Amino acid sequence: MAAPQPSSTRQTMPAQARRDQLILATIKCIATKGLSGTTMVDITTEAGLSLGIVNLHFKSKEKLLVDTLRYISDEYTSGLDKIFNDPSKTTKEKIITWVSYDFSRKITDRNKLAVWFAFWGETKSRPTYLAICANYINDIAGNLTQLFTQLKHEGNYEQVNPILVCNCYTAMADGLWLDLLITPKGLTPDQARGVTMHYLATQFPNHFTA
Amino acid sequence: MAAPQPSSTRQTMPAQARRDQLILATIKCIATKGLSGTTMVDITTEAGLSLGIVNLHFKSKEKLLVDTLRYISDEYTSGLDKIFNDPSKTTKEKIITWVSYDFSRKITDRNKLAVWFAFWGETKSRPTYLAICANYINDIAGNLTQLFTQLKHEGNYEQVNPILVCNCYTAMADGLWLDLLITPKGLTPDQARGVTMHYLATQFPNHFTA
DNA sequence: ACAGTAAATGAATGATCATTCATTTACTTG
DNA sequence: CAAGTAAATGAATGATCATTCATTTACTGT
Repeated sequence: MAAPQPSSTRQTMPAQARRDQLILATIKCIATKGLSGTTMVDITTEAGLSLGIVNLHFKSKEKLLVDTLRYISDEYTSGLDKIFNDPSKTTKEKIITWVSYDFSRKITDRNKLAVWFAFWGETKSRPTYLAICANYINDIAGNLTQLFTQLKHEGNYEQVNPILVCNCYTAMADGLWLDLLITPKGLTPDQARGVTMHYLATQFPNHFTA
Repeated sequence: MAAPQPSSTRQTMPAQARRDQLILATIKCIATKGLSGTTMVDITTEAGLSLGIVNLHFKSKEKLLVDTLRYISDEYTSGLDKIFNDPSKTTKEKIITWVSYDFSRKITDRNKLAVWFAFWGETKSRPTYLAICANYINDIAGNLTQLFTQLKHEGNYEQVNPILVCNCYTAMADGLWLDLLITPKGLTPDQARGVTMHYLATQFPNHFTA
């Protein structure tokens, strides 16, 4: 992870780069030792830095954890926004790209999945975590519902309920991510993508195939 | 929670009752303080007992946590087994009962959902948790796939892929539970049940309706 | 009612860990 | 290159917490 200088001298870096370095180290630690099991020593060792560095760049461990959650949350939503706002794509293409993105390497990276679920598991007792998660959930639900609404009208799918389809897709994606995290010997990311496409084909049979 | 005697005298109880009492207290603590935030003092105070009692009935905090996971896991699977093995029900009835069970009060209790996700969030770093979860997942996947296979043949649904439907249903249920945990102002348990029925209706239209 | 046994208690212990800050090292500017 | 500033270090500190176990209390059988 962000290999330290091979030379013995220590190096100063721009604050933002150090922050990212520490967040990446935190992701790796949460994945390998769990949220409750990662210590400041773990994180700073993983980053190849000294113990005091976290309190220099973040104010506390808790703030580093919150920023780590925000980091993966922003990374995910910014990727989706790019797809959603791409004027060169049709509605159908946006949905297909969205699904492919959801099950791409970048998103189904088990280290990141572990971070997602680690924080989700604590949301009930942590209003700060909950706020970040709820925010991102509303964002994507709005965009996805809009895409399904467009496709409904474009394809004359009178019987389709876009909100229902959005709820269904979102739940499936979350559940499949859990599956990819917990039973990596089970479904592959591409098979998981196939499961969601199978569902979308039931709703928009003229646009998608299982 | 298991109200202590109103009198001032302390009471001895059968070991199994004490164990259950402590497990229930643990569930409540994990829901309110998170897995990483619950301490031995929290648990024993919640149970109305003394600090030393956990190491008397379980050997350590970790063993109590593992037994708590096992407790909710066994509770869930034993409920499903009862449905699956009920000879008085048709295949269709078993599936409907299964779905209703999945979104019943007992299962969608947010305290228990919080416990599920708390442990799921740590499975990657905790082989013990993973083993318990993986075990229960295989159990229910087998039974559910069998039900879908039966219904496929009973209803001549030639095009249905029971394994795919099982994966899809299971993922949806997991995702909907997450939704019930994180955004309790969003879907109600009954609406969540409706989402899954909507999906099942796409696969077995002569047996289920959205 | 009286040992004897099992259950329960909670103060004391020791380990773990986040945080602090005096010191060291690296960069910048004139 | 020298003086000043910013970044980084890590030993020391103090707080939190799981665990222990000597003591107390309740139950059981005779």
